[in-house]
Amino acid sequence: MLDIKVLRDDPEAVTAGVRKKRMTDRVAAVEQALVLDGELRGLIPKLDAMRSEQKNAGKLMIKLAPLAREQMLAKQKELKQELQGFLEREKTLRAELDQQLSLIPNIPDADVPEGRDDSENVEVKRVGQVRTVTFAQKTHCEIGEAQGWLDFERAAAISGSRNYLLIGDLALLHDAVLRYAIDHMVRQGFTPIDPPLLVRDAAMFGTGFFPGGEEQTYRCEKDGLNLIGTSEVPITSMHAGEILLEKDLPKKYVARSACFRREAGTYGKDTRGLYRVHQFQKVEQVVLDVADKGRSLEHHQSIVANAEACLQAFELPYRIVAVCGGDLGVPQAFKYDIETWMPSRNNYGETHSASRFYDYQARRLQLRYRSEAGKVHYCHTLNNTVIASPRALIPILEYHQQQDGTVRLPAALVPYMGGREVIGRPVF
RNA sequence: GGAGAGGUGGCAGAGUGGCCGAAUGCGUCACCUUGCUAAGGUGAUGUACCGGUAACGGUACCGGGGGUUCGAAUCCCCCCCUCUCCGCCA
Repeated sequence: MLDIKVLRDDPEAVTAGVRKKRMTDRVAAVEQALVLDGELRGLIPKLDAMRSEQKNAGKLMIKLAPLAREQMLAKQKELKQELQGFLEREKTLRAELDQQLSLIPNIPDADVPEGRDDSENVEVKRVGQVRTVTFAQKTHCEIGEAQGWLDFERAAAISGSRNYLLIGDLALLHDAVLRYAIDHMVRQGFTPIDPPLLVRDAAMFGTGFFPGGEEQTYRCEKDGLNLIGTSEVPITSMHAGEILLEKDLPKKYVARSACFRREAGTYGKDTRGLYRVHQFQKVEQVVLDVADKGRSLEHHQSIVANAEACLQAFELPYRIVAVCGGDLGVPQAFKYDIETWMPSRNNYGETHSASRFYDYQARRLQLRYRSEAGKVHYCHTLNNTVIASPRALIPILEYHQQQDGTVRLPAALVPYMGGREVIGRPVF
């Protein structure tokens, strides 16, 4: 949610932001919100005055003689009628204003690149030279299926397309990668959390996924609950409605969870393999801190660095892109994607997404803190992937494959795989 | 799933129709007193919105929403949450 004051003071900037995000269908919400806000602000002083009168009259009445009391009662009934009309108008105005306001996306930062979609994201950093090999590299599907590690057919029979079975050493590797990521984050001082996977609408709304993301979300209608697409949702919502103390900030959390995505509208895209699946495991980092842009920027750098450290430990080449306006979601002010080299794509593929929101999510969540000076402010929130698997297994299998189909493990993962430096048997 | 109890300020806890934004206690903060410490005294101590440069004034909020009433923390209805007992179950 944007601060209504920002909207009043500089509607052009808000509209420009909506356009930069290429959400032209939401431009009208800005104008609508301003109109509704204007009417509401006209209404409130009248309402307050009437209620004040009603209150005072009520207090007076108990002291009156029965006759005068009767007269006053009649007068008060009239006032009540009138007041009811105003109250109803106020209620609808507030509801409509909230609805319009919730449609208005966060304003993208000035340094967000212009652009329509992910093809216009701007590379800001490239790490690791992609090694060249003399043999024909296999895809992770080819390796996995030849090794008996992957079974898409049976998975599809059980659960439909975009599902997978990880078997044997690949199941272990999947867990090893996640476990490494958790341990790394705990060393960075993050508090590990195992969050609920089913959340109320309020959490989806508060983090900015609703309205808009309903089609991407598995929903348990009977219970009014939603399966999370990322643990950002429960973790960022953890302190919703609270007023934290500045001395307790920043809050740094790391969560491992299953994530569920319907992937509606992606038919025909990345249909093979582990890249785009309905369910996966993700280690996610979330930071809540004071409302200070400089601090947010520092956190953003450091959560990106945390993810980079994992990729470096896994000895994988990657690059970082600044996500352009058109590829940015509703709540983000700025987003870096980290893309890891995937030989089967002969390209980098998105493996991480690091966002900063300033107070946009915090406003929706009523997530606040009391400053040392005693004032209450909305927090700033940020989050980033640490590792998402099995997607992360794609570069690991493909980049560390050897000619015979075995896979060399990066040193960091060896202790997590029972000391083995290579997994698989010669199959090619 | 069945039966019952309950949700009030940072916490504890009173309040069952107007004098209640809410007693009292604890905690916290400021000042005072006592040479330190302990103790004591005085005052302050929620959030949001509206008006005002400000001091300040007004309004709303007692889990959430609706209703009854001139007037609701208090009465009625629905929902959410917590606890106890029974059943079922990983």
